[in-house]
Amino acid sequence: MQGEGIFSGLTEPQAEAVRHTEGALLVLAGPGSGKTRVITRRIAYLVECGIPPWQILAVTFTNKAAAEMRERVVKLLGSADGGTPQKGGGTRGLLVTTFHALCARLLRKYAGIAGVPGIDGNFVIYDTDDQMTLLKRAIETLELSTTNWPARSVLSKISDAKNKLLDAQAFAASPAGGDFYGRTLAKIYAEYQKGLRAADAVDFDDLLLLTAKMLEQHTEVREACRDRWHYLLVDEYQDTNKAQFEIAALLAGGERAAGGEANARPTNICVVGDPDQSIYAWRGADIGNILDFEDLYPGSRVIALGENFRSTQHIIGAADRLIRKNTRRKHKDLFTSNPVGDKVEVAICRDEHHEAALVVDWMKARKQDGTLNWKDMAVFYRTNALSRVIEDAMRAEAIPYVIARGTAYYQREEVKHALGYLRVVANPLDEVSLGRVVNVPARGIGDTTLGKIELWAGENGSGMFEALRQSAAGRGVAVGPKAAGAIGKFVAMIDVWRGLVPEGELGVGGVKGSLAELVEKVVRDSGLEAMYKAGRTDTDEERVQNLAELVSSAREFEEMYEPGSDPVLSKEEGIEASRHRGIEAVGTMGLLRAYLERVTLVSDADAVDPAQGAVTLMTLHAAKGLEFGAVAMIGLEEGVLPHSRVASNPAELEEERRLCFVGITRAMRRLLLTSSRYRTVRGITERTMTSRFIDELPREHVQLSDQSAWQEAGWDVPGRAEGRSTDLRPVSAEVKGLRVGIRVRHPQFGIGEVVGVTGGGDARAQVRFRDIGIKTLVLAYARLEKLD
DNA sequence: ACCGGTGCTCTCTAT
DNA sequence: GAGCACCGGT
Repeated sequence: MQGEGIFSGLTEPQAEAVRHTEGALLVLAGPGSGKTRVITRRIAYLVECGIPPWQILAVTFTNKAAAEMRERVVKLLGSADGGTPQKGGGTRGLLVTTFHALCARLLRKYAGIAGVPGIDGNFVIYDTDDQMTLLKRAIETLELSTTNWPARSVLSKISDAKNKLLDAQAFAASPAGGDFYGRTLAKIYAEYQKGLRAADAVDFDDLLLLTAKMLEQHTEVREACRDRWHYLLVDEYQDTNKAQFEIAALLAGGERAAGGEANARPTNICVVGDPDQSIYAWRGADIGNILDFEDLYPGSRVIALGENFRSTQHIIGAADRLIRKNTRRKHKDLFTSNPVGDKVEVAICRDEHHEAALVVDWMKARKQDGTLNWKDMAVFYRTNALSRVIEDAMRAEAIPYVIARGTAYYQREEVKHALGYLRVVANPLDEVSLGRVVNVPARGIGDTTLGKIELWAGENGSGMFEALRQSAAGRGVAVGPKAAGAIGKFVAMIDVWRGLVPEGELGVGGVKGSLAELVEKVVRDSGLEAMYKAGRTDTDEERVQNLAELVSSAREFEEMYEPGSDPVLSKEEGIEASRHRGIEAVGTMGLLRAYLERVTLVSDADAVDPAQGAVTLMTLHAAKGLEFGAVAMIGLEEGVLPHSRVASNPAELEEERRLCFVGITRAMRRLLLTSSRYRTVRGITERTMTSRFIDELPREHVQLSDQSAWQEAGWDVPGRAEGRSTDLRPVSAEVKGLRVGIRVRHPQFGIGEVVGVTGGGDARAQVRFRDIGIKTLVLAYARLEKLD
């Protein structure tokens, strides 16, 4: 009886992967091959075999993937529990979480014991904005120019280093830190780290780097982890970077070919992934991790899941041919026994507006088929900037849509301010947050005053908050009486809030709603709410709404914060961790910290909720792991996909191709690829070239849309299309009084003189501008204003 | 101290 | 086309 449900409906390779529980296992899971099914069944199987769930750790990249996996395992084991529907079913202690949340948890639990330099268990996590602020400060401290050392690119260099497990010292000693540029970078890196530690903060990359180092250097922590988790599963393994690779390897223990001591127990590591879907090399992911898995774990088993259960034959055929162009991969045949289906449609559009209209029409047609609902459709694009025109078109046609940008809400100004206050409450050392909120709304603590206090703080080796407190009390640096009063009020306000959340009191089961109450109090007493209420614009009103929403989100978090439900810190774990710190239970402060952590670690992909009955708009990166009945991919142009920044680099070009592959393979039944002849980027309209990826698609699986504005030889076009295309060509602006010698104004290029005109289908004018010389402009797009 | 305007830069993907 | 730094007025 046991196990019957677990293996039902599985193909032989799938069942084999489920059954293989001991030793290292690599599952090469092509798109739509039932990967999640295999993973969840495998976990359920382990439990049914008698492995205690708390010995199993599954790691993913997004909260959503983790939540889905957990849910499906609970469902599987819930019924297998034999009618004892006790809370959590047979999954008590099972940990399914993301890399970042796992690291945060391990660091909070062990950083104190392991003596990880500079941080304790209460650290805050800095997001990209916070990183930039801190980094700019570091660059200024070193008296370097932010023009020569743009924070954006310096940050990416530091991030690269961290992902390769190079801390500031190691970076300085590495070849990259050798020349002048490298030495300066190393100095900035070190200064930046100093800032992070002073603020008791870690950035996203630190979470991974510090955890890897901690596991590597502290035997007792490593052993504690190995004692706890005997079965490790890593999803999307092709996207792991060096730090994540090390963490997985250190947790797995056992015998590895490179760099690890033998462990008493076998290496029960199971990694699942697909090299063809590796799309995160730019943030350090190393496709070699999956390609070389077998070498690193001798005796490992490899199971390839190539059969696709998601898409039609035409879609799979197109995807398979495209990805074969790549050289750095592990070949596996993609095949499906699904119906042939419709051919992949390609549409060449005039411009992005035509493209958007075409996509909207196409989706309306799918809806009218009666087979697909809005929620079954999605639009993918390479860059977020491309979503705008689509959004406008959707709004104009009243089609419900959602953008998968989970982080957008938390990046709004008002929300960032409110969270800034909360972070100062949780951690007064957090100087980035302190700096953000100290004078918002304006309360008379201006730059001059802050400058003085900062100087004093530096000289006296005190933190900013402490310096403010001293100043208000008349013991710090002298400031004007007005400023001193304002500072005093600010410090007192924070102190009151902190007093509301005494460490270690008010447990989860204690005062209900205390976190939400705190958030509400902060929003109100800080004056944030009043500030936006005083505004008259729609934006201000929206901001008040958003602040109210933040209170609700805190309440929601608080209510769902039940034992085992939180991947970051379950109740048992919280108590366990508290014991190390000598605290009885997770207080409201702990709850606040968990909430702030949660809020920082949300991902865009987490926001995808098909229940909403709306078309989903998202980047190709966010689309991985999802599927839709109908998919439209826009902007298949050279410079967009593949992106212009990778044009010359073969390895990066392959990644762009994989990105295209990921997009195509999300589609179950219908797929539309569009390319635009003209596209306006940063206000400049330019002629484009159709993406090479379209040319690489096999003609037998592809047809040109009859809505296409341009037709090309060699394309299979369905009937009735002849002549249609010309109707859609741009309406000529005529040579509307434009002739050589006339002066015109262009919104970007300024004033220029017409030096040539071409009439016909797409009337153009050559205009000489003072600064940039002669430009050929298509009159239908150029918005030229006649001056004479 | 604060606020609004201008002019400049730099454009991807994201936990 | 947006976000940021700088500047000048209130």
